[in-house]
Amino acid sequence: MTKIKTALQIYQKLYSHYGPQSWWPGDTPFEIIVGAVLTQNTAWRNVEKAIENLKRERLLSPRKLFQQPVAKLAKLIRPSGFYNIKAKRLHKLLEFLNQKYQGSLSRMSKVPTAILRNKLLSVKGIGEETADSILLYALSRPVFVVDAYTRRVFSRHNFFPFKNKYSEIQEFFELNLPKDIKIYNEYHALIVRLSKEYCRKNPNCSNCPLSNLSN
DNA sequence: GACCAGGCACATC
DNA sequence: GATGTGCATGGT
Repeated sequence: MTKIKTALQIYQKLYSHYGPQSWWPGDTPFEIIVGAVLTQNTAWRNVEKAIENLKRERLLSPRKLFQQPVAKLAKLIRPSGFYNIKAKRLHKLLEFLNQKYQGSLSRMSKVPTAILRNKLLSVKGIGEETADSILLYALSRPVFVVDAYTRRVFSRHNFFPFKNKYSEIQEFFELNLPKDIKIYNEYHALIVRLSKEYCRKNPNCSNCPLSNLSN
Protein backbone atom coordinates (compact mmCIF):
# COMPACT_ATOMS: atom_id res chain seq x y z
CA MET A 1 0.00 0.00 0.00
CA THR A 2 1.25 3.44 -0.84
CA LYS A 3 1.85 5.51 2.23
CA ILE A 4 0.20 8.88 2.24
CA LYS A 5 2.48 11.41 3.81
CA THR A 6 1.98 14.87 2.52
CA ALA A 7 0.03 17.64 4.20
CA LEU A 8 -2.26 17.81 1.20
CA GLN A 9 -2.99 14.10 1.26
CA ILE A 10 -3.81 14.24 4.95
CA TYR A 11 -6.18 17.05 4.15
CA GLN A 12 -7.84 15.08 1.39
CA LYS A 13 -8.21 12.11 3.69
CA LEU A 14 -9.84 14.20 6.40
CA TYR A 15 -12.08 15.98 3.94
CA SER A 16 -13.33 12.79 2.36
CA HIS A 17 -13.89 11.30 5.81
CA TYR A 18 -15.65 14.16 7.55
CA GLY A 19 -16.81 16.31 4.65
CA PRO A 20 -16.89 20.13 4.57
CA GLN A 21 -17.03 21.77 8.00
CA SER A 22 -18.14 25.15 6.72
CA TRP A 23 -16.38 27.21 9.38
CA TRP A 24 -16.42 29.61 11.17
CA PRO A 25 -19.61 28.98 13.13
CA GLY A 26 -20.94 32.55 13.18
CA ASP A 27 -23.33 34.69 11.18
CA THR A 28 -21.13 37.69 10.43
CA PRO A 29 -17.44 38.59 10.23
CA PHE A 30 -17.81 40.66 13.39
CA GLU A 31 -19.34 37.76 15.26
CA ILE A 32 -16.38 35.67 14.16
CA ILE A 33 -13.96 38.26 15.48
CA VAL A 34 -15.68 38.32 18.85
CA GLY A 35 -15.77 34.54 18.94
CA ALA A 36 -12.06 34.35 18.16
CA VAL A 37 -11.28 36.20 21.38
CA LEU A 38 -13.85 34.43 23.51
CA THR A 39 -12.77 30.95 22.47
CA GLN A 40 -9.24 31.37 23.78
CA ASN A 41 -8.58 28.17 25.74
CA THR A 42 -12.31 27.66 26.07
CA ALA A 43 -14.87 25.14 24.85
CA TRP A 44 -16.90 26.54 21.97
CA ARG A 45 -20.13 25.58 23.71
CA ASN A 46 -19.42 28.19 26.37
CA VAL A 47 -18.56 30.81 23.79
CA GLU A 48 -21.95 30.32 22.17
CA LYS A 49 -23.69 31.20 25.41
CA ALA A 50 -21.68 34.38 25.69
CA ILE A 51 -22.36 35.40 22.09
CA GLU A 52 -26.02 34.65 22.62
CA ASN A 53 -26.03 37.15 25.50
CA LEU A 54 -24.50 39.81 23.26
CA LYS A 55 -27.04 39.11 20.53
CA ARG A 56 -29.93 39.26 22.96
CA GLU A 57 -28.77 42.70 24.07
CA ARG A 58 -28.36 43.67 20.40
CA LEU A 59 -24.78 44.72 21.01
CA LEU A 60 -23.10 42.68 18.33
CA SER A 61 -21.70 45.54 16.28
CA PRO A 62 -18.25 47.15 16.51
CA ARG A 63 -19.51 50.54 17.59
CA LYS A 64 -22.18 49.47 20.03
CA LEU A 65 -20.01 46.92 21.73
CA PHE A 66 -17.20 49.44 22.10
CA GLN A 67 -19.57 51.80 23.91
CA GLN A 68 -20.20 49.30 26.66
CA PRO A 69 -18.28 49.55 29.92
CA VAL A 70 -15.75 46.75 30.38
CA ALA A 71 -17.64 45.64 33.48
CA LYS A 72 -20.78 45.14 31.45
CA LEU A 73 -18.88 43.23 28.80
CA ALA A 74 -17.49 40.98 31.50
CA LYS A 75 -20.93 40.27 32.85
CA LEU A 76 -22.32 39.39 29.44
CA ILE A 77 -19.47 37.14 28.36
CA ARG A 78 -19.24 35.41 31.73
CA PRO A 79 -20.16 31.93 30.41
CA SER A 80 -17.08 31.90 28.18
CA GLY A 81 -14.76 31.87 31.19
CA PHE A 82 -11.75 34.12 31.96
CA TYR A 83 -14.38 36.80 31.61
CA ASN A 84 -12.53 39.66 33.26
CA ILE A 85 -9.43 39.34 31.14
CA LYS A 86 -11.42 38.58 28.00
CA ALA A 87 -13.57 41.65 28.53
CA LYS A 88 -10.40 43.75 28.57
CA ARG A 89 -9.04 41.99 25.50
CA LEU A 90 -12.27 42.42 23.63
CA HIS A 91 -12.41 46.07 24.56
CA LYS A 92 -8.85 46.61 23.38
CA LEU A 93 -9.66 44.99 20.06
CA LEU A 94 -12.82 47.07 19.72
CA GLU A 95 -10.82 50.18 20.52
CA PHE A 96 -8.40 49.22 17.75
CA LEU A 97 -11.21 48.60 15.30
CA ASN A 98 -13.04 51.81 16.11
CA GLN A 99 -10.09 54.15 16.39
CA LYS A 100 -8.16 52.90 13.37
CA TYR A 101 -11.03 51.99 11.05
CA GLN A 102 -14.07 53.78 12.45
CA GLY A 103 -15.49 50.42 13.43
CA SER A 104 -15.68 49.41 9.78
CA LEU A 105 -14.48 45.97 8.78
CA SER A 106 -14.57 47.14 5.17
CA ARG A 107 -12.01 49.81 5.96
CA MET A 108 -9.86 47.31 7.83
CA SER A 109 -10.13 44.99 4.83
CA LYS A 110 -8.11 47.42 2.74
CA VAL A 111 -4.97 46.67 4.76
CA PRO A 112 -2.61 44.06 3.27
CA THR A 113 -2.55 40.78 5.14
CA ALA A 114 0.99 40.84 6.54
CA ILE A 115 0.61 44.40 7.78
CA LEU A 116 -2.81 43.78 9.27
CA ARG A 117 -1.52 40.68 11.03
CA ASN A 118 1.17 42.74 12.73
CA LYS A 119 -1.35 45.38 13.70
CA LEU A 120 -3.64 42.77 15.22
CA LEU A 121 -0.72 41.23 17.09
CA SER A 122 0.06 44.63 18.58
CA VAL A 123 -3.30 44.61 20.34
CA LYS A 124 -2.81 43.26 23.84
CA GLY A 125 -4.66 40.00 24.16
CA ILE A 126 -4.47 39.11 20.48
CA GLY A 127 -1.89 36.40 19.93
CA GLU A 128 -0.97 34.51 16.81
CA GLU A 129 -3.83 32.05 16.74
CA THR A 130 -6.46 34.67 17.44
CA ALA A 131 -5.01 37.04 14.84
CA ASP A 132 -4.85 34.30 12.24
CA SER A 133 -8.37 33.10 13.00
CA ILE A 134 -9.61 36.62 12.41
CA LEU A 135 -7.62 36.94 9.20
CA LEU A 136 -8.74 33.63 7.75
CA TYR A 137 -12.27 33.22 8.99
CA ALA A 138 -13.51 36.79 9.31
CA LEU A 139 -11.51 38.43 6.53
CA SER A 140 -10.88 35.54 4.11
CA ARG A 141 -7.11 35.94 4.02
CA PRO A 142 -4.93 32.95 3.09
CA VAL A 143 -3.37 32.42 6.51
CA PHE A 144 -3.08 28.97 8.06
CA VAL A 145 -4.36 28.79 11.63
CA VAL A 146 -2.30 26.74 14.07
CA ASP A 147 -3.74 25.62 17.38
CA ALA A 148 -2.99 23.13 20.14
CA TYR A 149 -4.73 20.36 18.20
CA THR A 150 -2.64 21.00 15.12
CA ARG A 151 0.54 20.83 17.16
CA ARG A 152 -0.49 17.62 18.93
CA VAL A 153 -1.78 15.70 15.95
CA PHE A 154 0.99 16.49 13.50
CA SER A 155 3.87 16.19 15.94
CA ARG A 156 2.44 12.87 17.01
CA HIS A 157 2.62 11.78 13.40
CA ASN A 158 6.19 13.03 13.15
CA PHE A 159 5.65 15.86 10.73
CA PHE A 160 7.54 18.21 13.05
CA PRO A 161 8.67 18.39 16.71
CA PHE A 162 6.00 19.20 19.29
CA LYS A 163 8.03 22.11 20.55
CA ASN A 164 8.28 23.90 17.24
CA LYS A 165 7.35 27.54 17.27
CA TYR A 166 3.96 28.64 15.98
CA SER A 167 5.58 30.25 12.95
CA GLU A 168 7.44 27.07 12.07
CA ILE A 169 4.28 24.99 12.17
CA GLN A 170 2.39 27.54 10.16
CA GLU A 171 5.19 27.58 7.62
CA PHE A 172 5.07 23.80 7.34
CA PHE A 173 1.48 23.97 6.18
CA GLU A 174 1.77 27.07 4.05
CA LEU A 175 4.79 25.72 2.19
CA ASN A 176 3.22 22.30 1.65
CA LEU A 177 -0.26 23.31 0.59
CA PRO A 178 -1.68 25.32 -2.29
CA LYS A 179 -2.28 28.89 -1.14
CA ASP A 180 -6.01 28.31 -1.12
CA ILE A 181 -8.38 29.93 1.35
CA LYS A 182 -10.87 27.10 1.06
CA ILE A 183 -8.23 24.52 1.96
CA TYR A 184 -6.88 26.58 4.87
CA ASN A 185 -10.40 27.12 6.11
CA GLU A 186 -11.47 23.49 5.97
CA TYR A 187 -8.15 22.04 7.08
CA HIS A 188 -8.05 23.75 10.44
CA ALA A 189 -11.70 22.95 11.03
CA LEU A 190 -11.11 19.32 10.11
CA ILE A 191 -8.20 19.05 12.54
CA VAL A 192 -10.47 20.35 15.29
CA ARG A 193 -13.17 17.88 14.25
CA LEU A 194 -10.73 14.96 14.28
CA SER A 195 -9.34 15.98 17.66
CA LYS A 196 -12.70 16.35 19.33
CA GLU A 197 -14.36 13.40 17.73
CA TYR A 198 -11.57 10.89 17.55
CA CYS A 199 -8.44 11.86 19.54
CA ARG A 200 -10.30 12.84 22.70
CA LYS A 201 -12.06 9.49 22.83
CA ASN A 202 -9.02 7.45 21.81
CA PRO A 203 -6.06 8.72 23.81
CA ASN A 204 -4.09 5.62 22.87
CA CYS A 205 -4.58 6.34 19.18
CA SER A 206 -6.07 2.97 18.38
CA ASN A 207 -7.33 2.79 14.81
CA CYS A 208 -6.35 6.36 14.16
CA PRO A 209 -7.82 7.52 10.85
CA LEU A 210 -4.36 8.84 10.00
CA SER A 211 -2.22 6.07 11.46
CA ASN A 212 -1.16 4.50 8.20
CA LEU A 213 -0.89 7.80 6.45
CA SER A 214 2.12 9.40 8.08
CA ASN A 215 5.70 8.36 7.37
C1' DG B 1 -14.29 16.04 42.18
C1' DA B 2 -10.67 15.94 38.93
C1' DC B 3 -9.80 17.10 34.34
C1' DC B 4 -10.21 19.57 30.13
C1' DA B 5 -11.29 23.29 26.63
C1' DG B 6 -10.22 26.05 19.16
C1' DG B 7 -4.61 31.22 24.33
C1' DC B 8 -2.29 34.92 26.06
C1' DA B 9 0.59 37.91 28.87
C1' DC B 10 3.75 38.18 32.29
C1' DA B 11 7.30 36.83 35.86
C1' DT B 12 11.34 34.48 36.70
C1' DC B 13 15.46 32.04 35.80
C1' DG C 1 15.03 31.25 25.10
C1' DA C 2 12.71 27.99 28.28
C1' DT C 3 9.51 27.22 31.89
C1' DG C 4 5.75 28.27 35.13
C1' DT C 5 1.49 30.68 36.42
C1' DG C 6 -3.03 33.21 36.55
C1' DC C 7 -7.18 33.72 34.31
C1' DA C 8 -12.88 30.86 35.14
C1' DT C 9 -16.86 28.79 33.24
C1' DG C 10 -19.36 24.57 32.13
C1' DG C 11 -19.29 19.69 30.27
C1' DT C 12 -17.57 14.80 30.86
